[in-house]
Amino acid sequence: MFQFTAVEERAERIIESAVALAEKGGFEAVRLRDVASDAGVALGTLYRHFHSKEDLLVAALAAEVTTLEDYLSSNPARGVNPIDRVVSVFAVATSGMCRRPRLAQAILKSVASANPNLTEQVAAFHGRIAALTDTALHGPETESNGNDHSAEALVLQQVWFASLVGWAGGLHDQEAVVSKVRVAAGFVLS
Amino acid sequence: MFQFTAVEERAERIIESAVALAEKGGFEAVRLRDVASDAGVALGTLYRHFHSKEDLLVAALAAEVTTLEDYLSSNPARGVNPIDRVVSVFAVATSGMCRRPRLAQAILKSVASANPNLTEQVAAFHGRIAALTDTALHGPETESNGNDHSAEALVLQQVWFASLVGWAGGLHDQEAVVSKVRVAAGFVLS
DNA sequence: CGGTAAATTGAAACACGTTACAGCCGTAAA
DNA sequence: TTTACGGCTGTAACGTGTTTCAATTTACCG
Repeated sequence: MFQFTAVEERAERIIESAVALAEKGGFEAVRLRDVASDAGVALGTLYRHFHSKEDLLVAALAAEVTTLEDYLSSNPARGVNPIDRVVSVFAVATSGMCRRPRLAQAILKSVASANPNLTEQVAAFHGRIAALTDTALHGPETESNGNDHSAEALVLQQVWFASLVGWAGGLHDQEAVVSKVRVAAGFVLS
Repeated sequence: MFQFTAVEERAERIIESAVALAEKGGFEAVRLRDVASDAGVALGTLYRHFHSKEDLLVAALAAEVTTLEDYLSSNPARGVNPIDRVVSVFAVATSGMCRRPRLAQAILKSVASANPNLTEQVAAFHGRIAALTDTALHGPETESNGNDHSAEALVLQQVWFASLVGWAGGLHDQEAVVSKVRVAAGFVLS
């Protein structure tokens, strides 16, 4: 019988174990032997579901984005000003990342690892963030099924991503991430 | 006697060997045992000069930025339009990276690795790029010795960096990197 | 020249991502 | 029930980043 759950229960347990380890010790603490044993799974099984450590952490990111989408769907950005709305979306997303700094560092390192095997998942991540941004800008009625996002959304997303990577590398703090997005939003939405 | 060369001759040979290996096979091909033997140096010596593989590749980036600075100093961006000037600077920088894709991938992975030991060097890199951008925008007379760069320059730099990381990950091609910077420049310099 | 401190060497060892594989188990078909 | 098959387990092995260290070389000072 087919399983119609989004991800198999086993894969989900693996992701949860990886997240728990990453929260405590970041990228290096996610030792795949530990992940497997914490999830009650053999190492070979982990590698059957995820091609690499980075693949696993990017899958964890996908789960995080889902909860972000759910939150924003229940609590859409308020405000008459598009700038306020879009900045508040990025503020929520940033706060979600910075709440668990070590997990965020591990995930960002994986996303930015330039691994060609992750292109599809990384593109999907960017697409989902751009969709959230477009919703904040133009409202949910502008349904874009594909990857046609507004130039404004793409620019803001790039600024946000680069700032997050900078934050993960210790260049600046969480507040600066949101501040940089706000500055960019001021330029883009004039 | 003190050596007043920017980097010691030994360290320079190590960087050159790492660059040669990275050009051929990217990040994974930079096996530090190979780097050391190619440079005619023991592994311990390599680790005396560079704390990690990423540290070494970020040092290679610093050398690349120096040649970019030299080029732009001899060939400053022409054009009466600030947008044209700043886009051409990023086009030159992008082309310099994309000319050796595997080296660029290795370097970008290192820069984006969120390693707290590299904060200083990564900040220096961003500062030098921002300085080049500001020179293209406002001319070389605006000498900013410190890290006070225009908000426009910082936004464009973030867009450029995020696009480069996307290019390294296979999300889009070299032309798209410059295109994204051009779009952002249109927004920022209105 | 002799002496001292720092740098270098060569090699061993460790940790962890990753791969490979032999045996087991559960399911489904016959 | 028997058979076949696909996933899971446990474990061993390999490669490479990183650390460590004793012995050696180099550079410099008196």
